[in-house]
Order: sequence, then structure tokens, then C-alpha cells
Amino acid sequence: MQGSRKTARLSEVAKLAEVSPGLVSRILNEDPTLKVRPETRARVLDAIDMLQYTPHASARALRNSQTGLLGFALHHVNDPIYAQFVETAQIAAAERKYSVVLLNAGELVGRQDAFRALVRGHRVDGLLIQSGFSTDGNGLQEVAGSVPSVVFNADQTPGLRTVRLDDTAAASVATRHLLELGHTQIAFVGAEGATSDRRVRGYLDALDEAGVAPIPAISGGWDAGAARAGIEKYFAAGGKATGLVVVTSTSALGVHAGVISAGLSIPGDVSVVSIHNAWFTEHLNPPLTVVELPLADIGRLAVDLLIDQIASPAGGATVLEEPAPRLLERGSTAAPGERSG
Amino acid sequence: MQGSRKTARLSEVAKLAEVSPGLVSRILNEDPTLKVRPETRARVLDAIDMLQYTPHASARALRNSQTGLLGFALHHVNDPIYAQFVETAQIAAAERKYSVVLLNAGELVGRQDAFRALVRGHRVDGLLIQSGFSTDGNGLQEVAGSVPSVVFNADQTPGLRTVRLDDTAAASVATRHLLELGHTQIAFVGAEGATSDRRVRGYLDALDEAGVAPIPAISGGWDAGAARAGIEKYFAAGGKATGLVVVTSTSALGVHAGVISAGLSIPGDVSVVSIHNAWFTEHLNPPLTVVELPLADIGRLAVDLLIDQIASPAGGATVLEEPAPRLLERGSTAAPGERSG
DNA sequence: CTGAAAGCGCTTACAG
DNA sequence: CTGAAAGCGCTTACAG
Repeated sequence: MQGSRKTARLSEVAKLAEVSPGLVSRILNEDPTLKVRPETRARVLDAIDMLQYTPHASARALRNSQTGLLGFALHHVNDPIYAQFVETAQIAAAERKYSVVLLNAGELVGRQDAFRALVRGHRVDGLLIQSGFSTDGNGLQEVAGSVPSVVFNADQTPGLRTVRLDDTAAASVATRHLLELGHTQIAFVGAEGATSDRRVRGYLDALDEAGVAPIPAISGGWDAGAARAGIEKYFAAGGKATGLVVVTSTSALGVHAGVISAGLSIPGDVSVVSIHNAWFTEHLNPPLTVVELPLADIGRLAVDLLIDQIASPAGGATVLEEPAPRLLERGSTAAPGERSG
Repeated sequence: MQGSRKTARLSEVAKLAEVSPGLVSRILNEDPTLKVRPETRARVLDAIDMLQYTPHASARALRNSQTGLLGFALHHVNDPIYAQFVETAQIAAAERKYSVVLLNAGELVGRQDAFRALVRGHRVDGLLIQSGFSTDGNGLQEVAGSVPSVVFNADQTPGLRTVRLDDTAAASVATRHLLELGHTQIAFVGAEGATSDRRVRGYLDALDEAGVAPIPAISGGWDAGAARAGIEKYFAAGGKATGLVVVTSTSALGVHAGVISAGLSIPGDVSVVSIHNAWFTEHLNPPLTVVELPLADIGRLAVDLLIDQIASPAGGATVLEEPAPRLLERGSTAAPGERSG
């Protein structure tokens, strides 16, 4: 709006301050070996201020071979659970002076050319890759191996830097809650991929510890619609579970709906507990009992680890165990004795 | 993994193909004025393939003063409604060879330095700014004025390129639905900002047309918690509405919970209809009647308009009226006669 | 039909 | 304590 005044270049700052461009650059970058007369420095700072000078990002990127860009490769931008993770990670990145580029995990792993343009074209300094779903596999290894990366939700893998939540412990907490209420017919409502597998393990561990036999898992999926269909089929086929541990709260909303549409009540006939607290869980009817995991913390942690990777790449696996999974007991779980049906 | 082989440069491709770097560049960029011998072109293409050459993004960006980056300034990355918008917009951008940088609208409009680094530093080619909330105002104008921008959800504003959905029509459809069911005590559950204001207008239009008097609006907010608190307060104070038009479905989930916790039933005592279809609405108990707006279409449209802005900036306002708002009638609305309380 | 050269805006050894 | 110069990897008039 201010006329057609273009943005200032470094050389114009130098001219205005009557110094060389190199000196301005060194002052801007706080070169520790530099000793300037305070008077000169003040003149340069004034000139920067006067011209509203801001370094040209592409020029810097070319010169430093660093873009200041972190790629986030997600399966769905709109996953209600990971939204919290993404938002925190974005903020953490901004604090560290990085910007975040939104990428499609599917496209990245599937399409050779998209991957090439991104990695070989030096578009980003590093990649935060969301894993743990069925659609992973093949490409992931290659992508993560050719640029500094952190793989979120993957099992420990040689050569990859992974980070994840304590899924096994979370599922155990959920399962123990149902056991303590007196349930003995407890089914796991699962999905595909490593993350679900880890949660199954936690469910089995807790049952084993209590000496209660597992019953066949119900196959759900990572979204409400798939989980609902799975549950409706299960009860239509005469399923006898009184307690359900659901792999994630998005699916639990579908389970919730499916139990009700099967003519059963929550928690009267069936108790439902799921993993992850999210904005909607407390507003359901009845409100959903969940096990909360530190999604915000791990968003920040993943970004920190990624920035470390950029400085010096290394393998390794981190499991965020603190704060521990926390049960938020709400209306969707109760003793099986209260069953009204 | 493939040893320490660095990515190839243009000059290496040229050397391998025994031509000049300029020629390789012209072939890569499909220079229309260029006539090469097919044989030479084939040699160059082979060399590109052999070296897996990909242009260096920063070098191109510096040379062309175009980053290929679009900034998306959102209020909340995790808004369940706009997630759909963001996902489609990201895909549309990728199809047009642009990448998307995730930005915080609050930070952008609030913090002077963040804005400067971004715009004056030539970090992005253009900005898609989410507006329509109470926290807008001041900074927005300045930001949108200094870089090619599209402002989503804003009212028509001189000098800004705006795009939005037909909020007024959507609210009218929702309100007419309740009128047709026979409701006469219909309240709007609103929030702050221009988007809510437009929906209020649609609600008032529909009532006016039917000759039904509006009743005082209920102040809710853009999230479930705030809306729930507003509703609980309303009914605790003896509110008499039998029909509620809720500004957005995220809030409607809170309204849903609030009506129930006030001891009323849906739709027996109170009918609830809201704006926007989202993943969770059909799984509520009872499922939520909503008016669907083309969120995916407008994500794509906004990106198209933004890319147009980059080519040649211009003001203007676009309202996406097609496909028209569509009522999805579900269990949360019924005739007031069915009231059981 | 193809090449040589300048330059996008920075940074950083190297001089002095 | 400060400056001159080269170079990051491209693209594009300008020659020939």
C-alpha cells in the first residue's frame, strides 16, 4: 500500500550506514569473532530499522544450504486426535525459527517424483513423518534414510529416529479400569498398523496380569464410520463383550453410536473406554471415559528431536513415558452388574 | 544410504551431456523459443535421469523471486470444521506445484516481527488468511495489503480479495427447517465475528419471511465448551426456546451436551440444527441435523484465487453459492408437538 | 541451434 | 576493526 517501494537489500543498508555489506551481515548474524565500534554498530542498526530490512529467505537458504523449513508428512491433516500434536509442533517449530510445510504422507511415500522434488530439491531441512498406520511400509524407510527425519509412532527400527507415546501402557490402564469395575468379557476394538498392535499388547498384558482370558478382537478402523460398522456387525452376530477398549477416541465415537444403534445402552449394557482425550469426548452422551496421553508434549518433543537430527543425524528410539497415561473416568464405563438389558 | 553421494547440480548434468548449463536449464523449463536437435535433447534427458537431477529449490527461488510456497494463516490448525478446508486446499496447492506453509493467524496479525520476517523476507508467494473471528481487525488489512492474499470468511472489503461461503443462505435453510416443523420459539446460538453475524442475518431473514418473531440470541462461542456453558446458563435462567440454530457444528456438540445436562431431551424438548457437516455429526446420540456447505470446494477455490492473485493482484469478493446449502435431516430435529417434558 | 556471462541476495574465509 | 571478492545453483537476455 505504501507506494511501490520494494523491500530493501543488504547492500542498501550498507550504503546507508556507510559500511560494507559484509559488515552488516556479520552484525546481523552476531558473528562472535567480530569487534565493531559501538558507534558503527549503532549506525548499522539504525539503517536496518530505517529501511525495515529483513533478510531475503531464499538468498540465505541458497548460501547456507538451509531452508528453515520442516516438512510434516501426515496421513490426514484433519485427524481430530493428531490435530493437537500438529498444532503444538507448529508452535514449537516457530519458536525455534522454523516454518512448517504441510505434506501428504501418502503422496510422499507413494509417489517417487514428489519425494524427489522435496528431498533432492532441498526443499526442507528435515521431515517429521507420521507412521503407525497400515499404509506405511516400503517407501518410508527410503524417505527417512535420505533426509534428516523423525518418524512418529513407528516401532524401533534400525537406522530410523523414532518417537512415540507409550501405547502399551495406555491400553493397559484402560483395560485395568474395566477389570477393576468387574468386567471379564473385555474386547479390544482395533485397527491396522503398529500403533494398534502396541495397544493390543497392553490390553493383553493387563488381562494376563489379572488372569482373565481375552476374547476375540473386534476389527474397527481408524475412523468413526469403520468402527461403527465393526461394532454393529459384532453385536448383530451375538457378541457378548460387556467392556470395550477402543484403539482411539475417534473410533470410539463410532463405537458409541454403534452400541446404541444395536439397541444396547452405555454403560448399562456395555462399557466403553478409549485412548486419547480430545475436544469432543467429554460432550458425548454419555461422556466418554478415556486414557489421556501427552499429545502436546510429544509434538514439542518430536520437533526438538528433528532439529537435533538436522544438526547431527543418528538413529534411536524415544518413548515418551512421562507424564504417564492418565485415566479420565467419565460416564461411559460402569460395573457390569449395573447392566439393565 | 547410497553412500555419501551428494545431489547433482545442473552443471554436472551439463558436463555429462556435453552441453552448456544454460541449455539444460532451457530444456528443463521448456523454453518455447528453444529449438534443440532431438539427439541433443535425448542426451540431456538421459543425463538428468542418470544423475537423478532435481533443481535446487532455493536457487530457483532466489533467481525467480518465487518460492513456490503458500502460507496458510489459520486460527486453529485443529478446528474440526476447517480441517476439511485445509486438507483440500493443501491438495489443490500440491497439484499446482505449490507447497503449503502452516502459519498462526494470531501470531501473524499480532506480532510485527513475525509478519516482517515472512512477508518482507519473501518467504511465501502468497497468503491464505482465515478471518471471520472476533480476533481479527487491525493487523489483517496491513498483512493482506502487502503480499498477494486471499482472505477467507471476511466480508467484502475494499482492497482485499475475499472469498467465503454463503453463510446467510445456510442459516436460512436451517431456520426454515425448524419453522416447517412448526417451531415458533427459535433462538440463534451465536459467536463473535463476521461469520456468525452473517448467519444471524440468515436466521432473521427466514423468521421475517415466515412472520415469526425472533427471540433473544444465546451467546455461545466457536467451541463446544463455550457453547455448552452458554446453553446451560440459558435453560437455567428459564429459557423457552424449542428450536436452536447453532452457528457451527463444533459448538452444536456442546449445545447437544448442554441441553441434555439441563435435563431436557433432543428432539423431544429441544430441536437442534447447526451449520456444517463434519465427521462426528452423524454419530451423536441423537445424530445431528445439519446444513452442509461445500467446504472442500471452497478450499480448492481459495487456492485457485490465491494463485491468480500472485499472477496479478486485485481486489474483489467471491461468495461460493454453488452447490447450495443442503439440509441433512437427522435425529436432532422434530416437531415441537412431540415435546415430552 | 548452442554457449558465455551476468546476476538474484546473501555469507565468509582472506587480506590488510 | 573493516573491506573486497568469490561463490551458493540457478536462469536468461545477448551473442554468434
